[in-house]
Amino acid sequence: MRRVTLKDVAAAAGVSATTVSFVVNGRADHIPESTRHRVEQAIADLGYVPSARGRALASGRSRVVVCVSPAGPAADVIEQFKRDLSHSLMTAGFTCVFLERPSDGDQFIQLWRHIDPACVVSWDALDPKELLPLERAGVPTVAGLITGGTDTDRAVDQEAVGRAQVEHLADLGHRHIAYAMPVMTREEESTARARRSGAIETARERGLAEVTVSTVDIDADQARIAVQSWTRARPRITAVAAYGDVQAITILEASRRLGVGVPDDLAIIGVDDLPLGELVFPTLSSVSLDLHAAAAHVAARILAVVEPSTNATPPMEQRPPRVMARESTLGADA
Amino acid sequence: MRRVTLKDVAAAAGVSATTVSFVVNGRADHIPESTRHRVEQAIADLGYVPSARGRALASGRSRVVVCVSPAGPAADVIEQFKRDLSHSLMTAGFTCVFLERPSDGDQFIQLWRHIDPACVVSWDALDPKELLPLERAGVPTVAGLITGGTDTDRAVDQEAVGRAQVEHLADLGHRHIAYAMPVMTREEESTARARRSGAIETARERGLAEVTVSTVDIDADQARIAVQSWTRARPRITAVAAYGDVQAITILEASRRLGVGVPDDLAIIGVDDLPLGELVFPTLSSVSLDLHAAAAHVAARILAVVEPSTNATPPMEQRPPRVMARESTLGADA
DNA sequence: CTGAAAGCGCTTACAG
DNA sequence: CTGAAAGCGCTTACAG
Repeated sequence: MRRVTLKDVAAAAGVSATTVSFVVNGRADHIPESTRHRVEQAIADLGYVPSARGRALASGRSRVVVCVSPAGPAADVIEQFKRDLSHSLMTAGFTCVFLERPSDGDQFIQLWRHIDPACVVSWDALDPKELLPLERAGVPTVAGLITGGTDTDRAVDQEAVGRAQVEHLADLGHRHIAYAMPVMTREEESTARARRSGAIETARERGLAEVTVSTVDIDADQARIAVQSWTRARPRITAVAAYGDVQAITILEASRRLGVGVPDDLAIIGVDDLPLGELVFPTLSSVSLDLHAAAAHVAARILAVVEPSTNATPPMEQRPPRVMARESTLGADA
Repeated sequence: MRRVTLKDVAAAAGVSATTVSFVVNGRADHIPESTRHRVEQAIADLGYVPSARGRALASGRSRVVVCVSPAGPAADVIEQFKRDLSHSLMTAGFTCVFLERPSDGDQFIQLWRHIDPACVVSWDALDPKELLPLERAGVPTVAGLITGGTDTDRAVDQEAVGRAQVEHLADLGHRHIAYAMPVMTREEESTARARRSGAIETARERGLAEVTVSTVDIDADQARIAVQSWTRARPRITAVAAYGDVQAITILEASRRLGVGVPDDLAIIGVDDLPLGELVFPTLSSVSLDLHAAAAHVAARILAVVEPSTNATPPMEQRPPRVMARESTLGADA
């Protein structure tokens, strides 16, 4: 059974393909009600579904936004970000799809043999080799949302995350702070670097001791060793800012097993504001990222890049990350 | 600057478009080395990137597999599944993209106005209204991977998950078991139903008391109330199978706060085998799903549906879920 | 208000 | 071994 085409509809409705096209695309202002109705009837009768490829080829523009997902660990905030972005873009008449960044750079380039984006969005920066085929195909990009992008592209200020952690700890009187980063993928590394330097810089500004940077993987043994090294250090480390909540919880559990009191012996603050953070004991202080605002900004930025004539580049205004202070820094009576 | 087309390459190389097409598509067996080389040179010189839309329209086939992501909470295993699937499909010459299922069914239908899949893959079953436009456009589907699909489509046996939990608890001598499900999204519900009935049925088969089904949200207060109700019940509930690890950890923390010993007073087993489960105290017993095998199966199934002539439908063989027994059911000396 | 026609960038029988 | 030509399903000036 052959696919139903525009032509079939035109024939059935007794009009030209041009007219059908106008009706399908909602540009039927100048088409009399009766004609339009006839066309719509034919569409329904035949079960006509327009061909996205025919349309893309003829119109010369794609309506698919391709987002290259980061390879980091799963996170609810990221999923929510994706939903927000998809929704905004759909409202604007685009379909937003996500794809896993292939480990191999050559494979990344192969992607565009089959899919044809209006715009490519990337969490990470894209390197020149990856960018080239897109430029040549005339596909605009919005890259480096999380890190490495231009100021207009960047949607999350990762340095501010590290800053917020140290500000909070400094406000509570801590002067000897450690920054704990897990072992991570290439993608996460740039994020971690930015958070860490925010932490280090803030400690400097506040006149605290130099931040002790420790690599502590998400692993009970490593966490135990790290906690021991912090509590034995002279001067003693009294607070730790962790890269993320999962790592913070690992450290929290290790402290409990070692009999190191949290927060009295060691205050702990993570990042992500995972639901789990409110369930552990003591509850975990964390930094909450405003990805709703980030998604809105990214959507606006994409539209500006795809349809520069109708959409201005949005101003970059991001709410600073918010500290969710809980027991692991404030104590149990908080 | 106009886009470089096949024609441009043909002109530059002094051959016909036909020849260029053959070279680009690697069907250049019958083209002499010298000609092929000239074409490749021209492609490189001009920076030619083939147009996916032109190709799709002319060839009559798309090479894009669209997966509709579930709306559930983020999970590393799912991300890994996506990567596995993407990789297999890319190897087979397809690009795999994921999209967020719009909350609105009508919007779901709008998706295909812009994108043109070779196949649509869905975690959940697709309802007839959603299926219709795809059928009409001749797009095959593989749906109900997690639940609700046909036997060939289903990639994860959720009932077996519930079974495995109860088998494990029964083996340890528990006879009064509760099944804890969180409040959840529509998507998760069918999964939960399947797991739960696996649990209930197994309890029956093993001659245990009827399973007590409790709805316990991921919330410290609710978990506390649930733990109290289980320990106060007569006969006493001695073990709980939780829908997932996050919920299990919530229950575990509540037990700790209440002074309910785990596993002596209450054994707990989750699902997902989250890394965090090894970090909490006591470490959490869990059920590990084999999504690697599932991804391979889904990939094979997709290929069978997209290219039935060259790919046979793969046999459905799934490794049963594996119980990761840890302290929360075995005790500390395990 | 409506339609014939050109064209988007490719692929693929088919003829030579 | 190579190419002219038709055609995939649409959109969009343009002419009437």
